[in-house]
Amino acid sequence: MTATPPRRIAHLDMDAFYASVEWLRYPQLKGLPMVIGGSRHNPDQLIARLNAEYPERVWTTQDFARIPVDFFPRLKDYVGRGVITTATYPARQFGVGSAMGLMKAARLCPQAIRLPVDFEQYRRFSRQFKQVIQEIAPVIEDRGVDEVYIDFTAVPGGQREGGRALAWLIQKSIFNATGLTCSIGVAPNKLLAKMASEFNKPNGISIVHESDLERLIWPLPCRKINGIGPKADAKLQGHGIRTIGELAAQERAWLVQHFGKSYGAWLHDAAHGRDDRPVVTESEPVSMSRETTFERDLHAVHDRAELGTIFTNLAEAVAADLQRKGYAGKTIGIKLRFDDFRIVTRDQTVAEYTSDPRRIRQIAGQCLKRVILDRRLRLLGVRVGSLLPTQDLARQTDPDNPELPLFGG
DNA sequence: TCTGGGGTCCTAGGACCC
DNA sequence: TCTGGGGTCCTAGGACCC
Repeated sequence: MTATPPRRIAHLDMDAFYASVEWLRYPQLKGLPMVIGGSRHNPDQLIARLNAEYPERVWTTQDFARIPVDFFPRLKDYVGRGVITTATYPARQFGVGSAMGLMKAARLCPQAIRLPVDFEQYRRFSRQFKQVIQEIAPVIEDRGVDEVYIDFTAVPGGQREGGRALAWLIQKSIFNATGLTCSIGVAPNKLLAKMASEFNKPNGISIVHESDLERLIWPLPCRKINGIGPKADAKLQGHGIRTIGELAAQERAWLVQHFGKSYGAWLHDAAHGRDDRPVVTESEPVSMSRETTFERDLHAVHDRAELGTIFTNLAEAVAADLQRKGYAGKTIGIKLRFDDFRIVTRDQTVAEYTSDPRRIRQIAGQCLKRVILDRRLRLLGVRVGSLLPTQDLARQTDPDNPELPLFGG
C-alpha cells in the first residue's frame, strides 16, 4: 500500500480570451482600446464591406490581418442594446469594463474599436485548448468557454514543485497549439486554485499551499471568493467584514445565524480555505433555454404579432438545441423581463418528455397566459427543464427494448 | 440613452401521499 | 374531531457564475 498523495488541483483561466482570439485574426488591433459586445459577428459582412469601400483589390477571408485599423467600427457608431463582454486594458483606462452597457461605454471611450461577439470562433479555440490539456492531464472539469479545473493529483509529475512543472508544460503546450496564453493556479482544492489563478495574470503560474492561507488569502476582499457575489458582499460589509481574514475570524454559529444554515457554514469553511469538492469530469445538463432582448420594448397588445413570431422562434431554437444534443424535457417555462427590469417566470410540468417545437410553443403559450402583462416587455425567454437523454427516454417507453428493466432500477 | 445570454443551485410554500 | 410527521413533486424567485 502506498500513501495517497496530497490533492493538487489546478484552475486554468485563459487570458482576455475573447480579445486574444480576435487578435489572432486581427493582430493590427493589439494595444488599442477595444471592446467586444453587441450584435453577432458575421465575417462575410466585413469582407463585403471591404470590397465595397476598398475596390482597388479583391478582399477574401485570408485578408483579416491586412484590414486597415481605420476600417474597424468604433464604439461611438454603435446604436442598440447590449453589454460589453470584454474590454482590453487600454479601454479600461477610460473606465470601461465588462457588463457595462455599450451606450454608456461609448460616452466614456467613443474612439474604442468595437467588435461583435463571435461565439462560434471562441468555442472553436475553446475546444482546441481543452483538447491540449486533456492529452496531458485527463481529469478536467469544464467551467465555461475559457476556464477549467484540472486534477493534478494522479498525473505523473503533478506533484513536482507543487504543480509548477506540470502547469508550465500545459501553458507551453496551449501556446504552441493555439498562440493563446493562460494563467494557472495550483492549490490543495478548487476554491484556492481559483483564487490562485488570478495572482499572476497574464501568462502566470501561482502555487498555493495550505500554509499560505493567512499570508496570501486572508488579506483579500471577501468578493474574491467564488460564491460570494454582490449581495452577500454588501451584507458582510454591513457587518464590517471586508476581508477573508475578517470573515474567518467570525464564529461559525454567528455566520449560520445571519446567513442561514447552509450558506453560513459554507462561508466559514471557505474563509478557512476548506473545500473538498471533486473535479467533475462529466455532467448532464439540467435545462436548456433561449432568450432575447428586443431592440425596443414591446407591448403585449400593440406588438402582439411581433411578439408571437419571436416567441415561436425561441421555442423552435430551444427545440433544435434539445434535438441536436439528444435531450427531451418535461418542464417548459417562460421568462419575461419588463421595461422596469422586473423579471417574472412561469413554468409547467407535463406528463410526457418532449423536444417538439410545437408542443414547447403550446405549453409556453399557456404559461404566458398566467402573467399579467401590464407593462412593456424588454425580454422574452423559453426554457425546457427536467431533461432526460433521448436514449434513456427510448429505454423507458419502449417495451420491446431488451435493456428495459422490468421492475425498475 | 444605463443594464446580454446561457446556465446551476438554493429556498420556501403548497399539494399530496403514507 | 384533532393532531402529527416525513417525503416528494411542483412552482416562483433569487443569488451567483462565466
